[in-house]
Amino acid sequence: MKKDNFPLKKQPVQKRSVFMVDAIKQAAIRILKEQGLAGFNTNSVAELAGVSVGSLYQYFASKETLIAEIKRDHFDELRQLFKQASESLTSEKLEGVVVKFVDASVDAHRLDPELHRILSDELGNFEVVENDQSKDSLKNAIEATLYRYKAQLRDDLDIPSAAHLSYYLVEKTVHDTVINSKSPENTDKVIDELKIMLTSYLCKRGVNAEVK
Amino acid sequence: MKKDNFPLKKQPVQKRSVFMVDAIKQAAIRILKEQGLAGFNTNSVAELAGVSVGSLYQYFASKETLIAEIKRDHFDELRQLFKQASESLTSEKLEGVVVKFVDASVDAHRLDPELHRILSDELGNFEVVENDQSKDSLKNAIEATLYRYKAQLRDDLDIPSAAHLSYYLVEKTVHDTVINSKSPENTDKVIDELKIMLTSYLCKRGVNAEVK
Amino acid sequence: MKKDNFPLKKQPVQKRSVFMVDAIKQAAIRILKEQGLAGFNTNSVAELAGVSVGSLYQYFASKETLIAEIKRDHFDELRQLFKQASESLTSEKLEGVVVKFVDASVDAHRLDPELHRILSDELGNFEVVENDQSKDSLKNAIEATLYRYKAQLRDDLDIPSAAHLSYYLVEKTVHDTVINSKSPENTDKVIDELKIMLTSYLCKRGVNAEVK
Amino acid sequence: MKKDNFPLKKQPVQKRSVFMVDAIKQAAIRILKEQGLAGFNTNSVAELAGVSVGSLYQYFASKETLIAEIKRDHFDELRQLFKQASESLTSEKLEGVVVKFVDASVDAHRLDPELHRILSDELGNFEVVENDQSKDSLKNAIEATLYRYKAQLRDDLDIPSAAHLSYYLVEKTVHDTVINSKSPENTDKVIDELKIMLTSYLCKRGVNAEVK
DNA sequence: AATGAATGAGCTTTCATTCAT
DNA sequence: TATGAATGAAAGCTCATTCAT
Repeated sequence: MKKDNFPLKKQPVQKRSVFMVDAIKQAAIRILKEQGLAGFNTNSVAELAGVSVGSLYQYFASKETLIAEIKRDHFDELRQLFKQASESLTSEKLEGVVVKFVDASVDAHRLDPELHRILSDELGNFEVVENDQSKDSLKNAIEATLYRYKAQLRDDLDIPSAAHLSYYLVEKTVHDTVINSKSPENTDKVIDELKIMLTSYLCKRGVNAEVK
Repeated sequence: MKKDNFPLKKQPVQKRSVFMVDAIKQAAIRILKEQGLAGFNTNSVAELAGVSVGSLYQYFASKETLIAEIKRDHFDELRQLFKQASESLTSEKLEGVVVKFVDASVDAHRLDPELHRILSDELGNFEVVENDQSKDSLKNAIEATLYRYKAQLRDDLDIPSAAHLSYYLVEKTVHDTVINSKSPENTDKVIDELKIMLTSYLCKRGVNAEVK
Repeated sequence: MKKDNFPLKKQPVQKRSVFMVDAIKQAAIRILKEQGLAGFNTNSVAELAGVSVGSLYQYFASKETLIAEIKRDHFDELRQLFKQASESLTSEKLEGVVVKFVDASVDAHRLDPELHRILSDELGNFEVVENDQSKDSLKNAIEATLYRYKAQLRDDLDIPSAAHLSYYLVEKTVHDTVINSKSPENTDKVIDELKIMLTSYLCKRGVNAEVK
Repeated sequence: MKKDNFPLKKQPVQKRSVFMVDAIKQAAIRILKEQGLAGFNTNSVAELAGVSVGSLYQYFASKETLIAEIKRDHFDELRQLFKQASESLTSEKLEGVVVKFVDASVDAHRLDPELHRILSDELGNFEVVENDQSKDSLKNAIEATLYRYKAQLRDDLDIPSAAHLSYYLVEKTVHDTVINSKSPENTDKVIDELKIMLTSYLCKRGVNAEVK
């Protein structure tokens, strides 16, 4: 649906340039968050960044490239968080795994909820070419983890479907809960319920009680 | 986040007008689905509708108003489906209720998946003033239903949180599953798992087996 | 080297439109003549035409299309002049034919010398798709005419080469002479010499004397 | 029609500078030939020359100055060729003179036909201030030569007009023939005819046969 | 009421030129 | 002097909206 986007037109080697690229990205993010895709245009971005349009185009081949960069950056951060959560998994009980994954998801969505909203929804099918393992890799990671903890799973569980479902359940519920959250306590409550739901769905016995 | 949108500039009272308004909406929907928000502009809509731009502006105060109308219409339809599902609930078992709700959601998302995708994602925070029962009303209906079937629920269940969670679980999972569905069978499988998940989360005992 | 150019985006049916298209073309021609291709831009053209840019684009798909239109119009006029000269040829002597062709060329280049200069030189390889018989057809017409008057030609004349050469001789000499002419008398003198040159080159005997 | 262009902002006295100026000119010529005036911009030129834009502006006051330099250089070369041809004229017959001049013209146009095309056509009225002997000097040289060979000329020949005409005839015909030449043989044929034409126009008797 | 030609602000992008390093 | 990052005016084109017919 969308086209080209090579990472960067020109690598910013000098400090001044690094600073500029960053200023441009920050401005772009701010406009995206405050005005949505509709209010996003290269002139405003450059102005807000305190930079000339020309400079913007020195580092970003097009408006699309700039957006793609931002999207990639954001999802790279998310992926990072999950990777860390994943690596910190010791041979514990499945319940603990669930908790860690959900918490990682919450943390990820709290990085910048409004930006995340725009990037996943408004720009949901704006394709970023690159190393786009993000979504799939996460789903795959979940599937792999489920296989690893197979012994603790309900016997009749169809693991691929369960992975798919768990992924959407967590991703979407956390996403909307964090974004539309009215109060932090409320969010916490829903997140806790989410953990219970997942656990009761996946685990052999209703060992839900210990989750919290 | 967005501005004006009074329901209708002028109520189309004459038959011909009703026809025009409809033609415009149909054309708008088609363009939205085929070209996304990016390809959507009042001139094309009018042309596709076989109507002059002037006429479009006779019935829709602005581009935004037209989109708002479409969004409202679509979500009204969805709500309608749920209302029917809700009303057809007889004093059955909770499992049956869950199945009915999920199926209603699937039906709703199958009304026009691509349109739904654009309206909920691309135009996700495009606000429609509306008699806003839609989202909340659905969540409220779920909550009310849960209270009605309290006896069959897990004792320690926090009903408001459960309603919220159930709503997001169903809405988002079904949405993404229907929209990104690769094969119908696959979709069915995931939907079945969804029912099991919900049931195992809500119900006193793991009576999941009977769900299908 | 250049791309698309469909005649007109939209046929100007109403009088107002015809007027507009014409005003735009006139303005475009004036700018082309006064500022050359370098100073030619759609905003200026529209402004000079007393019309909005939008209107310009309503009738001309692009800057290029507008230029192509003008080029086509101009060369159509030229072709017309030659056609008339061609048709007025009675079975006279070759000298008379030469005179008529050269005069037609002079008239053609006098239609709008500066415009002609820009269209043939600066925009020389800006390709106009359409019925581009202009150049070739003229050369072919000359060749055909030479065959018709073969009896009066020098015996050893290679007609295709002679046609090619005559074409360039007349076209280029007249072109430059008219455009760079310092005084009308001077131009006339050169044109007369040109007729003599052509005649003495083509004709069996040096009957050049009668040319004037 | 165009503005400023002082010969050189600064005389490149040091060896390295001479080298730079040359590199820039070569790059400019290459771009002009490969991409035409449209693709010509100082940034690309500098890059292709392996030099910074800043340096380009150290030696050329503006884009126009650079083009002017190139144009002057090219026409200086042409003039040189003619000067040599002119000087090599011994007291021969007029026919030989004609042949030498035409051949010199052909050689001149073959120096760099594509560059020549752009400089004379696309940049035809791009004015170079120059010590302008170029065009006129050539025409004057022809006129002088004709006076020198007056005895062999047709009695009724108006020498100034004949010089003017001969100049255009040769210049334009050769130019177009060399540039649009489809095959070398074809070009040679036309060039031969050109010599015949000129000779039969200028000389007392139709001694065309000996030309080749 | 309906039409659709006309408008022009606004957006993306380019490129000649400058100037801090 | 050389560099090349930065500038910003300017150009091509679109499209929401108006208004004369």
